[in-house]
Amino acid sequence: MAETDADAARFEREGRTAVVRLRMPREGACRFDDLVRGPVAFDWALEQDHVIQRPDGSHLYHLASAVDDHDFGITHVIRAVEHLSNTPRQIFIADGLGYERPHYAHLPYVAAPGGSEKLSKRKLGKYMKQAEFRRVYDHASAILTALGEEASPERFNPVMVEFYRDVGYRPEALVNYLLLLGWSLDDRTEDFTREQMVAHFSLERVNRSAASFDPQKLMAFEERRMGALPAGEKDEAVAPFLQRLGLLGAEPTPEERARLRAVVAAAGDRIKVAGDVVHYPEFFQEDSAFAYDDKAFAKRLAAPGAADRLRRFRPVLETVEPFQADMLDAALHRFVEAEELKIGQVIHAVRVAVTGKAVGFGLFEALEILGRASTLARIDRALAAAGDRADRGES
RNA sequence: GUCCCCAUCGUCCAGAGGCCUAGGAUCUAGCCCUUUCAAGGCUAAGACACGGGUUCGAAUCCCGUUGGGGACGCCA
Repeated sequence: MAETDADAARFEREGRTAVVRLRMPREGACRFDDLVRGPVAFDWALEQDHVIQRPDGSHLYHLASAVDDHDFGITHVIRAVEHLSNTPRQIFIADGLGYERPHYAHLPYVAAPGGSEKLSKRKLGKYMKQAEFRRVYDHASAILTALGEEASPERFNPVMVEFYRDVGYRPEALVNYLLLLGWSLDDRTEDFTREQMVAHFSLERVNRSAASFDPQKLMAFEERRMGALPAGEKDEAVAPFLQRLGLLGAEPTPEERARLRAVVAAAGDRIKVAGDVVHYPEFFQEDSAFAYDDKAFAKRLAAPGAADRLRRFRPVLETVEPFQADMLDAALHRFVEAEELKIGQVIHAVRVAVTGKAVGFGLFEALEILGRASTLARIDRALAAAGDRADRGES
């Protein structure tokens, strides 16, 4: 800025163009009542003469926002504390233009996991070093990987809402968690519907201190929400993930719907976010197509005697009638008693044979869902594979 | 550097002078249940930053210290 007329003349000769600055008050203070922070005062003397228009004629944020807020009839300006120090100049502009002042509410910023620094998407690397944060990222990343997508931290960042949407967190869980970050109704109410949030929320009860983001607590809200979801809605939430894997038709047939319903019910609370279904593809794949987990196969089927016990148990499965979880359960117990075996000596082999995995939901529910024909076909495939591996000296 | 803000379990909140031997949630640990993995049940551990005031009485009010953070653009 030109300090003297001589400077101004020289600048003009040099072809420099001018900006428009707003002359601010030199003394006194700007006072206003912030809905969350109470009475606030800023000395005018500390304020710069802010630029409000560039040489090209375009206007800057402070002017634009004051005018926009007025034009849009904004009554409450609710934003993060970072903007608190911007308020006096915006008030000055609004007052100067003869606008009615809006109410202001400055919310605390959200702090980084385990810290008090402002949460920033650029500091992901730092947050990743923290075990709990890492766990949430890894869980989501596994889902994305199963979907055949790459989980790059730039795009897939737990600091951004898209992250949670992409892996199937319930929106209401995220909103509920965020609601309680810096606000509470009382000392125990945790779960709110949208209607209750609207009815109870008040800026007066918003905290003045920053709250740090705890991804594990978010997960706790998510689990509760998912657990409370009616079966039909849970199926709907989960379906798109299977469709992306090509395991479910765009317009599921009645049979597909029934299978989906059964798997989701059996998986129960193991499906914490909708995307967790990707861990149960074997129920939607051909008997000859699903994959075996190598470790599980080696431990449960290739181990000495395992295949033999499975072979002896097979006839039992041929005759159980009806082919239902409780009947299967009873049949296995009778079998192990007669053979003087422990239940674990058979059950794990069956699980790996029909699902390919060492872990999963209740085995008898799994068998019922697959049905007799698939169960037997899968056991035969597993026995053949175990034989092959034994022939190749892999047992 | 200049201005400003914040301060209760690891984390998120409750607490607006006596209801506090500080409550809930989450996390952690142990036990129970159990075919795996989850879940569930029970129990436990865990905090008023420090120092001065004010008061019969302070987590709550005041002052200071310490600590943590934010804002300082011809960005939004």
